Amino acid sequence: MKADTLRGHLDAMLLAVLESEPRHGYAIIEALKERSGGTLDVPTGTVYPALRRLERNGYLRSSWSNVGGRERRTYSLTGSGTRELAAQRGQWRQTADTIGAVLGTG
Amino acid sequence: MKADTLRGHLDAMLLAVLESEPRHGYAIIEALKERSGGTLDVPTGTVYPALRRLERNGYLRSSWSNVGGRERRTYSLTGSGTRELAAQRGQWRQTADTIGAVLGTG
DNA sequence: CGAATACCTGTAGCGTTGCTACCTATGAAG
DNA sequence: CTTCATAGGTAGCAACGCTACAGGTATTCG
Repeated sequence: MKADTLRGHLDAMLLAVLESEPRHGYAIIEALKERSGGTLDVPTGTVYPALRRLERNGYLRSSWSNVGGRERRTYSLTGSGTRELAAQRGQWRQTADTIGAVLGTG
Repeated sequence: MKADTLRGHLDAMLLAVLESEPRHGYAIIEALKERSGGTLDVPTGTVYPALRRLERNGYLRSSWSNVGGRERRTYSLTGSGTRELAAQRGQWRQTADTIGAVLGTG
């Protein structure tokens, strides 16, 4: 996967991964890898700042927990985050349609 | 269409629009509008610099012409540009699949 | 026991790129 | 003579994903 192709859609993916259950950063990266069939390997330097951003915007809420001597910050969706996810899904669909139409599905 | 959603895919769209025939900048904007069913209205401040960038990278070639007293710079695909378009189409397909998979098509 | 690997979180700084805002100019229509 | 469609362009900004770096614990393997 080439760099930057996710531009503007990473937030949606992060929210989507947290929809079913709360997860910590590392687990989120793993989940993205799994859901994408291995093609997605988003670096920590991308994910952690993005999560903080989403929390700052009120879409996520986080709490620390200690699991087996390791510190984890677990994120979960807020109500606002759930709504945002729905909105972003819609936007993605429109974007995909539009770009697809212009590129010509062939 | 929200700002920046095209990030990283505009180049592909510009190349795609020039695939069938050479066009000048203004006509390219019109073509994008038409192909997208009216949803795309890319500002000139986005398109003109992008075209120059693509030319600098060797994907496009341009020439001036005077039509009805108006100066036009007409762009056409180079061989390299055609190959690039094919590559970008493939990348788009993969990106769309991946994001779709993560978001869960529902 | 020591080393490597997985697990886990983060920051600093960079480069790309689409956007807004602005400027110039001609031809046609009203 | 003003307004609109046509046509091209620049300057500067903000957002964001990336690389590179930094620090730490637990497990596994030789």
